[in-house]
Amino acid sequence: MKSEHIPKATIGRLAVYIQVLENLLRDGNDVISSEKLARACSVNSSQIRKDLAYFGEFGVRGVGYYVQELITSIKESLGINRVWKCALIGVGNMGNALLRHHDFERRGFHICAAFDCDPDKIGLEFEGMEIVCPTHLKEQAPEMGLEIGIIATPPDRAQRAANHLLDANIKGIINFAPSRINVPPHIPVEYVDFFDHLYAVAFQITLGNE
Amino acid sequence: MKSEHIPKATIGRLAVYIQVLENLLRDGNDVISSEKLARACSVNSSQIRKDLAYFGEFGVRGVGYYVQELITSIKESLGINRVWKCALIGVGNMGNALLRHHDFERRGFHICAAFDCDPDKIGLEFEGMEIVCPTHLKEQAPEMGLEIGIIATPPDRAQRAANHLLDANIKGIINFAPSRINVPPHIPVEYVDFFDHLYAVAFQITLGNE
DNA sequence: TTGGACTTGTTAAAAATTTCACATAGTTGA
DNA sequence: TCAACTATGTGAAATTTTTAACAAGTCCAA
Repeated sequence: MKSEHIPKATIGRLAVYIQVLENLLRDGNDVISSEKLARACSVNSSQIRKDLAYFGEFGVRGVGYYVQELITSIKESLGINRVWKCALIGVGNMGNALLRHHDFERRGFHICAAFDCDPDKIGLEFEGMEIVCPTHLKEQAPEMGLEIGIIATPPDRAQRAANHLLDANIKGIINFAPSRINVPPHIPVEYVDFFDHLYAVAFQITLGNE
Repeated sequence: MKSEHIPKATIGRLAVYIQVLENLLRDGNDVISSEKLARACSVNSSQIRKDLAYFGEFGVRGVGYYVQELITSIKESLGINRVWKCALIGVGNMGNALLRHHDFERRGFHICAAFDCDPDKIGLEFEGMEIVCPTHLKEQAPEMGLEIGIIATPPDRAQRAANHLLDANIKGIINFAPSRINVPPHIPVEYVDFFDHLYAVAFQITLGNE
């Protein structure tokens, strides 16, 4: 099939498939059918086949999918079969937690540089990295090959951080700050706020009680 | 309108509206039109009106929405105009970070108890809370009025944690562990993995380069 | 080598969500 | 009080996404 437009929801599900497939692999499953994978992911099996069809043909009719192979194929499709170098802006509570979060390495997102405009923080060493003023982004980003910016500032500083990132020609942004930012349309931005999920659970519980 | 089924996407957007509205309020905006709010949220203005219509009529024709009032109405609609008591299971890297994350309080989710099955951790005090063995959940949950379970264990322990929570009659679950869990259909579960968003950005950058 | 049991990839149908368009209602100024 | 504006709430249309159905490919046993 190899289509042009791919639903956002599909990307989200592919991430789920990877997760489940990796657990299946660890449990010693080498081959799996879309039907079984579907049950494990709580989705429809057609959905899985359709999602995969956007990117190519990865299965074998009558057999199913080879788990390791499928993981690799999905990662290639998403562009996560390589390391992405990231710049962190804002080394407060959230920024700290992100720097300490070792899964970044494991999952192929390498936080190579940390920026903060607080004079008390500039110069401090953190996880083997020196905290630098964001004004240095423009010179450091091309030098270090930074591609993704991670914003973890207070909300009222997020736009300024975004501007620094844009100025440094960063290619995409993850915003952990609870505010929206304006960027040119060709720059992908994703907003992360796990309270969204807490809200969703609270809402469903509330609904169920009526 | 006051409809029965509400799209999941609507709930996600309501969370965005709250965020943007709170920033608008801080900047001194008392009234806002769906058109302007839409621009600030990067969505369609009909979408906003439709999303709100699921829950009631909150605006004034010819005027717009009173910001503070709308925030309150949305929070009521979502059931987050009150405090939810939460139990954390798994005090590793992620669990630690969550306990330290003070936004939980501010946003109305109070982590009242922390559980971990590691004997080295049991008994330790953490942020004014003693870490307890998950077997105590069943007795403590009703005592303390715990309603939401937060799983932050390694992936292979997530199901066991879920079982403890279910056994303790918890009403909903947030799973930070990178694995799926099985729960009865009436128990809402949300999975949190912010690498989903990193994947989405990586994907969009990759796509744009082709 | 053939037939039966499986499972994919894909087309077509169904369902859900988003957007449009406008009647309805409130506000302001003359 | 009326006319001109503004902006909501909502039914209908358009679009998108999901699900179902099935033809085609694979495997295995007889």
